[in-house]
Amino acid sequence: MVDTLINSLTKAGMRLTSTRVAICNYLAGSQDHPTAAQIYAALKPDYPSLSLATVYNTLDVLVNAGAVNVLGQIGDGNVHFDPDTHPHINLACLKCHEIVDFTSQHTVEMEEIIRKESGYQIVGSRMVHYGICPACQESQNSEPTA
Amino acid sequence: MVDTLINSLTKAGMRLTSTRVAICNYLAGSQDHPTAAQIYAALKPDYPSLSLATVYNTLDVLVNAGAVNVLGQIGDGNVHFDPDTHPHINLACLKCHEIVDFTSQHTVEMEEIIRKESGYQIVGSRMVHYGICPACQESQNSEPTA
DNA sequence: TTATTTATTTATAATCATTATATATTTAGA
DNA sequence: TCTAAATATATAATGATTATAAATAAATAA
Repeated sequence: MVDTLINSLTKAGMRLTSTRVAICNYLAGSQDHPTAAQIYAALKPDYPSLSLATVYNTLDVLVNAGAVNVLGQIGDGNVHFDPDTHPHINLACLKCHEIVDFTSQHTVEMEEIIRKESGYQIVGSRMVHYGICPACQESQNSEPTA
Repeated sequence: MVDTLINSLTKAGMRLTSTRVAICNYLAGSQDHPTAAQIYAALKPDYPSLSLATVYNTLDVLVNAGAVNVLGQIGDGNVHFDPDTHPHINLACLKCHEIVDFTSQHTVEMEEIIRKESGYQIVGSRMVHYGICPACQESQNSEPTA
């Protein structure tokens, strides 16, 4: 998992600097869909000299290499990234801003079809369905109507 | 098509003002994936008093009603919207920033499965694969290597 | 190892899409 | 028409992202 990310950097001809490796490690370790700011905040304690620009730059390289997907915003004003590039749908809650994965055989087959038939040189994908998660639907019902 | 959009506004309890209707008409008429700025620029000549804020506000209402999908950015720094909410994949080119639709039976079935099985109250989706389109791959080959 | 070159990081400033706010306008209904 | 509420406008503010220049680190050669 980390290997995949690090391989992408070397294949792209990038040097394996400590910060880049740290960012790869963070991405590989998280089952999350982090934002640039989240990654920065998480690594800053261990890498006090880390700059937010470096996080953006490294993410950019990884995204262009196809090792990380950009999911975009989910109502919270922050672009979320997905280190899991296996075909799957991301279910994003517009209320609590949680993102969970959803997979079916269709996802996998569709990915194949697109790569085979579209003629596009696919770099990455952004498969998101947004709405209200079950938990937030609950709390919606229990709250008084405005 | 326009009806769907306008219905969404009325169902959401919004008044049918001339600018809102104009934006709906533009969205319905375009086979495109416009940005807020594009819509503003297109309507400004006919609606000189139109404000960019109104475009954003109206889009926001339509998105929350599920009548328009937010595709996000595709490398051009602008959020693109999709008035076509039928299940389909959007193929975005990172070079020319064109977006074309791609449909297969899997898309339709997956949509159903998600709505049935996820437990989410789905508002909209953002099904994008980004990469290099056939035409830009061509021009890449014919250009001298940097 | 040291010098040299190049890539990278950092720190900071700049950009610009988007959002918020206050005022003006429009709409719906009495 | 008049009144109240909703909406649009104009503008300012916000804040994520990008660009820039200087500092640092890595790779290579001597």
